[in-house]
Amino acid sequence: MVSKVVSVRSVCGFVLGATSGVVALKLYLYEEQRTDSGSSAPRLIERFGLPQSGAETRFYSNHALSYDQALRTPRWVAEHLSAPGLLGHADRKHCRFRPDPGVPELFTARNQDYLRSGWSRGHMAPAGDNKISERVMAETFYLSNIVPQNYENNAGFWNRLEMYCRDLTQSFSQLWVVSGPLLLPQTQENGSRTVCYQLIGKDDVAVPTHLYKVILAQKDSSPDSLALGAFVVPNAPIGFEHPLTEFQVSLSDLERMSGLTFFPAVERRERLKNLCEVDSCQLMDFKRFTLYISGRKVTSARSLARLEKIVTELKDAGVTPDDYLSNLYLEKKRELEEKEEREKKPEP
DNA sequence: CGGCGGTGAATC
DNA sequence: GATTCACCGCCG
Repeated sequence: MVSKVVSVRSVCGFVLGATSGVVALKLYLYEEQRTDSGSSAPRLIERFGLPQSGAETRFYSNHALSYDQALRTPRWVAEHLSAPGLLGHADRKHCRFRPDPGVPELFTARNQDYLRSGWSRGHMAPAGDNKISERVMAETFYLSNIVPQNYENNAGFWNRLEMYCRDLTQSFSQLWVVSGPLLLPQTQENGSRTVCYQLIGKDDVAVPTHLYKVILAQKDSSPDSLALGAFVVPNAPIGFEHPLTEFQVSLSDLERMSGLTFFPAVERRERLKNLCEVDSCQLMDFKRFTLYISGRKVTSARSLARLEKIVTELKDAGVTPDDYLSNLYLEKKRELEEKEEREKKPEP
């Protein structure tokens, strides 16, 4: 067993509990510039420009985001979902993770940062929401849309949450979804509130402690048909025994945690319904999820040995195939038997 | 669906 | 000869 020493970098800081009083001081050194209300000389203070954060909204074919140049992750990623918009057959196998060409080199994350880091590259705008075309899907593989995410969380709970969002398009005509990372404080032994997070790779990409997702769902055109759910999920494995509702938070709580205001153009926020009261907020359970994953594997199987292994693993998991999977299996088996028979024969 | 890593050809 | 990339098999 070869083990490698890996230095773990992290950032810790203190969150102050009380805000000190701020005395507002106004300096009228250049009062005359203010009085002619904007149309004249630029303010001297911005003579050489003021700092830029690169947080401006970036628009892509099927998502929009604000990037955090310090953390090398998005702050938020927004999508619009509808049933027809989810159609298509684009395949993620033809896409590759890559730095966002629109992000300055100095601030971008790179694949090397993630490789062997212990963290997976987690989409915020999911590839699965962009099956409409591979050109569109490819943009979601820009690292501006990616955060370091726990493997099991990414493939499991978060994956099921994304599936639930797609399912919602069957009962709501339109959805607006915002997803992103959070760096939440923990209470230390001495009682102090401290933010602590790992950095990975040469580019010091920040590993979030949590991920959030806000779902705004619209039934029809009436303004009363809006429902909203906000969720904060630890960036860690989460088993099937935990329902989604366990991670639901109020929108204002999430806004305080993230420093963001979500859906500011919603007119009467107090009339928003709770998504989890209007809908089930139930993710796929273990059996359904396992059957679904097995179905994907059967479809992509390329040998009879592989096919049999899928069946064995399913049995070991204690899951009985349903009719759909059984038929899928039989069709694939016949196809592979033909193929392997052909390959046995030498060239004519 | 969500990912990873190994391999060998292509590339400079 | 080192790096990059497409393809493939694998796992949850």
